[in-house]
Amino acid sequence: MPLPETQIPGRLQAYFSERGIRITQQRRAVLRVIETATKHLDASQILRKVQRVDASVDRSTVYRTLQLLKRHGLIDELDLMHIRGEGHYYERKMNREHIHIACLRCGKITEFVTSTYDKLKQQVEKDCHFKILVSRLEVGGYCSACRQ
Amino acid sequence: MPLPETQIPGRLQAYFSERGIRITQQRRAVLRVIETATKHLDASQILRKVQRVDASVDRSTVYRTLQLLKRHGLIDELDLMHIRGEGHYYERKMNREHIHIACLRCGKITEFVTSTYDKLKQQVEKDCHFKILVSRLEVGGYCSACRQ
DNA sequence: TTAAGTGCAAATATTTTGCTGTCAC
DNA sequence: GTGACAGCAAAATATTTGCACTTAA
Repeated sequence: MPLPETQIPGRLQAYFSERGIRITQQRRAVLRVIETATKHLDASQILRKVQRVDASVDRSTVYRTLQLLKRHGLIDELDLMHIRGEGHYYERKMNREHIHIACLRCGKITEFVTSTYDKLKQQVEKDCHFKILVSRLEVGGYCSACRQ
Repeated sequence: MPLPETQIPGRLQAYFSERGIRITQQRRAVLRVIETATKHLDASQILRKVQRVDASVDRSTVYRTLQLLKRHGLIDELDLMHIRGEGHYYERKMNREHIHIACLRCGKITEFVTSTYDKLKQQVEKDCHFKILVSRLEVGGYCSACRQ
């Protein structure tokens, strides 16, 4: 299952074409923003970035595209411990799922990959007879710089 | 499936007294509802249950009390994979943290305790030099009854 | 007594939806 | 050409806040 971690621009759009999902200018812009993001973005931030390319794109189009991506399991929805606000953050689903670690003081978000997480999910599937489609582990606390 | 440890009614109120946090009738009612809950409740459900005891309690009081409890680390805030709605669910913090497993088809929520989760958190603390105060692992997929 | 808490109403934040016109295929 | 999609405006949902009154300690 695991593929390289690197972002391949255009991969979301390729997925859409393969499945016969219509690609509009607006969707293309949203996909591009998500694919090229260097940090976790919420719906408003995605909208703002999309509007820099096409100012006429509406907020509801962003939400509708996010729903579509969620339904197809192409993005993950995060809370990031609600570091600021009650909304959600989005990121392209990576081949290797990672933990999100949020410093409650400085707000820094760290991503952490470990096989222990994979093992834990396998254990849940086995012990609970459960087929995992999506999982989310978020941790809040103090980073090394803030804990002193 | 392992259930959470037994609820000790009055423990939240005891915590408040010890810390000199004022206990009002309204807070007492909210604490009692949370302590005696048998399933995960959102703010509206808590309000409804509280109002069965004291109909004059306002929604904002519930939210303010939830904030207070969160700040003191006495409750956990959950999304439960947004099985219904965008709001949050709350539960008393247990000594042993557990995983929340949500069936995306039937909506059933299962709780699961395993030492692998504890180990994973220890590993994060060690490898990331991070002091964990709160953590949340939610899993979505299909339960054994729904996967066929 | 008095600082903290409450209800109320209104504001804010976030997400969804109905409808009409437009565009990708 | 046509069905899916977009923009717009409004609604729905979720949470917070300012203020005057009340109450626990």
